[in-house]
Amino acid sequence: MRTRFAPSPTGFLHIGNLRTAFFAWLMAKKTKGSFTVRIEDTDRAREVEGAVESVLRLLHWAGIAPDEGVMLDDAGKIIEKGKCGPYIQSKRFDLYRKYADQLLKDGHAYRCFCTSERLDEMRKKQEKLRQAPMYDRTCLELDPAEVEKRVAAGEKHVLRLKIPREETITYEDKIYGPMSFKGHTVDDQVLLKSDGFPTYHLAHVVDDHLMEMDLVIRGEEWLSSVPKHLILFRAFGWKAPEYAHVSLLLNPDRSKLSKRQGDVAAEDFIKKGYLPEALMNFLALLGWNPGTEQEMFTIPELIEAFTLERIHKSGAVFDLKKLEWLQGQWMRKIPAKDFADRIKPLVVARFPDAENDASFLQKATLIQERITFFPEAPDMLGFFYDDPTVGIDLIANPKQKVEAADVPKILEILKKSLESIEEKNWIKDSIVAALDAAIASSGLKKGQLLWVLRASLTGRAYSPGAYEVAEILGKERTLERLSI
RNA sequence: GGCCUCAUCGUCUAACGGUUAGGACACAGGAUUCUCAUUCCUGUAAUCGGGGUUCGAUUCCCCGUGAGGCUGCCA
Repeated sequence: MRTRFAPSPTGFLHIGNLRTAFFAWLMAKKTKGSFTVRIEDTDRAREVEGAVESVLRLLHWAGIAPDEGVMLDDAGKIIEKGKCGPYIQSKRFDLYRKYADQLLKDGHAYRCFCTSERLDEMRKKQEKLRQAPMYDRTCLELDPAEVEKRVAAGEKHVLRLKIPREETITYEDKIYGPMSFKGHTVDDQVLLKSDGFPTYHLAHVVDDHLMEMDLVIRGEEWLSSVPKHLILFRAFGWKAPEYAHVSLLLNPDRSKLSKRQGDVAAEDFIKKGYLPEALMNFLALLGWNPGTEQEMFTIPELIEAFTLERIHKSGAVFDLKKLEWLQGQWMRKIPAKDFADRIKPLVVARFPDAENDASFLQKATLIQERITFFPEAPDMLGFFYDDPTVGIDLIANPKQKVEAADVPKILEILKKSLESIEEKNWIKDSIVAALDAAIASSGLKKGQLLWVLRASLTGRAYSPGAYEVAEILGKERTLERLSI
């Protein structure tokens, strides 16, 4: 199956569009087909510099790079690949003109000379009369000879689609099911703007036909435009693709997901440190479910399980809490070595000593299940590299039954006990054994002793365990930190 | 206003006429534990309202209500 994603380069990639692209990609992969990216840059006024590259980089990051169309090569340069090019609409200008002429010739479209001012007035009047604002077909009544004359004189005009108003257009959406629209409620859409560029509607029909798309997956906002597209396909004598309209993502107040209420740019999630595995897993589960109770999915598992039939019709609220949970789950799944490699540069940036640290992997492992995002790592590991400042208010902790007055005594017991371990035997097992003995002979509670140990070694209210930290710190540094 | 669409715990969702309405996140409590986190157990919590159809409706139909989309020479 051939599917596509067709962003317009007007800014950042909306997270909802990433999800739509993902669904299209999944369908292509599931059917061993191909996923095409086409750039819809027919609105020159809204174009944003660098937007194409950033969208493409995101797709690559997300693991859903295109097979065909506009993509990034190994060097990160924008290229086009495939037999149906060009894949950038501004380069297809002549093509749209050609097909528009055909429509005009066959009587499916007509020229319209109305100015925006007249159209505005017309709409205002219609609104006042509580009518649906629609083009009143003034220019459809024009005498052909007059049309010719005005065209020859170079008068600005657009091309409009002539909707058969008496007809009812029906089709079956892959997600919404049977749909039907009455012709008289559909407006005579502008196909070609006065600058000669096509509107989305013409471009979509021409491109998706020429690019041989089997399935068009796009946002729900296009649902009411389907009749226009179907009429166009028929006017050209082409077979329309199947359509699957995907519901929108929502803010917590159920309005359309917007910038005002949080992050909507896919880029923001990368910046925050989300794993592509977590984000894509989460996105897949918004509005879609596998029909089983599985919550975590790898991309290959998603390809296997995904079906359009199980996509929800209603919009889904974007719930960050669940995304975070998924993020934590995926963080813990990373192989220890990879995890260490990922956080190392971040830790080194704050603590240069980490660069040649032989026990870095061991340290990293201790925090893997304690952090949700990579950037938390330096904080969690800082005490290994810089001696912590430890206050008595941290060590004395009522919950652990440690009184300030007892602290010197407990520190003495700890020191004495740990000093007895030979340097070469400084491993966790010996530390546990020595401390167990100290607990038994001192009559202190395990918590009293270990809280003081851990707090002294780390300077933190929470951290990896006392035994592990002591082991990695080594005998000498452990005793040093107990001596303050 | 018109057209189209949608509606199960706070959130994401399962149940395609018969279930004590299930799971996950979040929340609360507990267990493990030297802290935090992880892990495990338990709990609170939902079928928008009203009519039908049916022996029986979350499920099918109608009417409301609420929400969303479209209504641009934007996509």
